[in-house]
Amino acid sequence: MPQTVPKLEVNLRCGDCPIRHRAICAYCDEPELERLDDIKSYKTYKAGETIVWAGEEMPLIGSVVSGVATLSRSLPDGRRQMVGLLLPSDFIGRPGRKVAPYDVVAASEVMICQFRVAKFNLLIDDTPALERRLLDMTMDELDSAREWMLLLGRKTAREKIASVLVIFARRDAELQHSELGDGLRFEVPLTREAMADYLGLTIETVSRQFSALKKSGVIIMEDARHIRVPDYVRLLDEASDDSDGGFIA
Amino acid sequence: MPQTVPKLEVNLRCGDCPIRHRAICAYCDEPELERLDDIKSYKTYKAGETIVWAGEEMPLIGSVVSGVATLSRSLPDGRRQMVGLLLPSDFIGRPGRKVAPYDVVAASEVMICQFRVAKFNLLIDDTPALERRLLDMTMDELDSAREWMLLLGRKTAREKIASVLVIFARRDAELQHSELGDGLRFEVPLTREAMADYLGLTIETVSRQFSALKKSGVIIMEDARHIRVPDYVRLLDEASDDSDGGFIA
DNA sequence: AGTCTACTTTGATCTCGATCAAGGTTTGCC
DNA sequence: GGCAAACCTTGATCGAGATCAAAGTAGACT
Repeated sequence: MPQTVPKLEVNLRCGDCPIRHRAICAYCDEPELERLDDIKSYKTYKAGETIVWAGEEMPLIGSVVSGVATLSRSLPDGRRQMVGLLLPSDFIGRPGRKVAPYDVVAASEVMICQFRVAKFNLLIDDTPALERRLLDMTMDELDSAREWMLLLGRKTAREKIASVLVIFARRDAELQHSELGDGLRFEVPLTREAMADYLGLTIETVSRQFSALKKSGVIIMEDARHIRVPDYVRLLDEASDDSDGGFIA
Repeated sequence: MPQTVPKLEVNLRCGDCPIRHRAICAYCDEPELERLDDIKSYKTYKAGETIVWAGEEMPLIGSVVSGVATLSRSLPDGRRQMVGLLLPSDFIGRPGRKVAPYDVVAASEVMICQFRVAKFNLLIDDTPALERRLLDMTMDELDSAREWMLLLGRKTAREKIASVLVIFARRDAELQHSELGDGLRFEVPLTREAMADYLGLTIETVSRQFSALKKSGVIIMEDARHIRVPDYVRLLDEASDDSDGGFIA
């Protein structure tokens, strides 16, 4: 279970970034924030655009400001597995790394706050607080990756779909500053194909399980991209998910 | 692809630890090694013994000196997925964490070099080099976890078995300071059940795929726990594995 | 040595999700 | 509006791996 940053400490902003810049600025003192400000720039990518190609030089380090990006790896014959989902405030890149190990692809229009690599590495070297923050974030990511391993290895297709819906629901609630609970409505920010890659399924199975959950009354599909959940606990239950992200029924 | 510590920098020892204590001591200066020495102790666990229970208090922080331990998570109904394999020099625990998110189980007799939690946390706070080392290690682990996600989501049973054999071969070569190559022989340090949990398979499928690889001549089984590989490249090929860990054919 | 227990292998059958194949729907562009 | 391209759904069938069942094997203890 990822240990999340206490809400109060999340509110620091990285200069004028339009998000709560949890990623790297929490715990930073003002001087460091200023130095970050000096070396950062924004860039947006269109949906479907590949931001970084696996195996090529890692051109950036930074974090997602808005939109959804994906990390994925492929086998030589083309089979593809998504290995991470990057939501607003998530960090991209690794200090000191030269070659990107994954494709980074924009799943929607994505804005990234990026730092110049060399300068960011320098900044890290003399900012232990920043390094500590990166360590905490990386450990949270490791926990998420391991949670996902449980899903990939042992959950049924139906449970996988329910699990990913819970993730989307939580993301949406956080974005809207709304509460999780019965009757919630949220956007599905990935195509069926991207979900299939995330869940280790085929696109047809994803589609069929959406239909099955609809028929069972667990979800109401306004359209392919918008879901309503009459009974949130029911959805959690379908996901066989322990870690409820702090939701109390 | 995990960035590994350059070989030369790995040779520092944590005091009198009987392993190359890559885990946390590389990059440490002498004074820090001494402070680590002061707060460490050794403990051994029998094969099958649970070292830490998921959900309970995390009693230790440290690293594996010898043997093999496993990290695993379970679903409420008992389905189980291994989420990490701890080999000698791998690190256990997370600075600042109170509750263990996974079961840690000894797969063989395991010796652990453990540090008193409170003191280790203090040491980290004023040793940036140690923190940096932990960050690098955690990022390597994250890369491994993601590599494993590709295996769990997209590889066939046969590829999964070949992949895990490659891991065991590499571990054995490192332990014996021998070279990877044709004719190598190594130990399988997990039961069929543990491998099944690691690979997201059943024990019967694991057994059958061992038999199938034997029949194809990819491996020669001396007994259930000892494997000989006539053609290492063939095994790598069966694993559909890109990352060859630096092996040059 | 003999027995127990844990581990492994093999066989028969079933099932969930993949694959193959059409249609249907939405979006954007002319 | 009409068309094209991308995306989504549904149906029919297949097959890899799960499940159920039964032997075989190897340590460990007496």
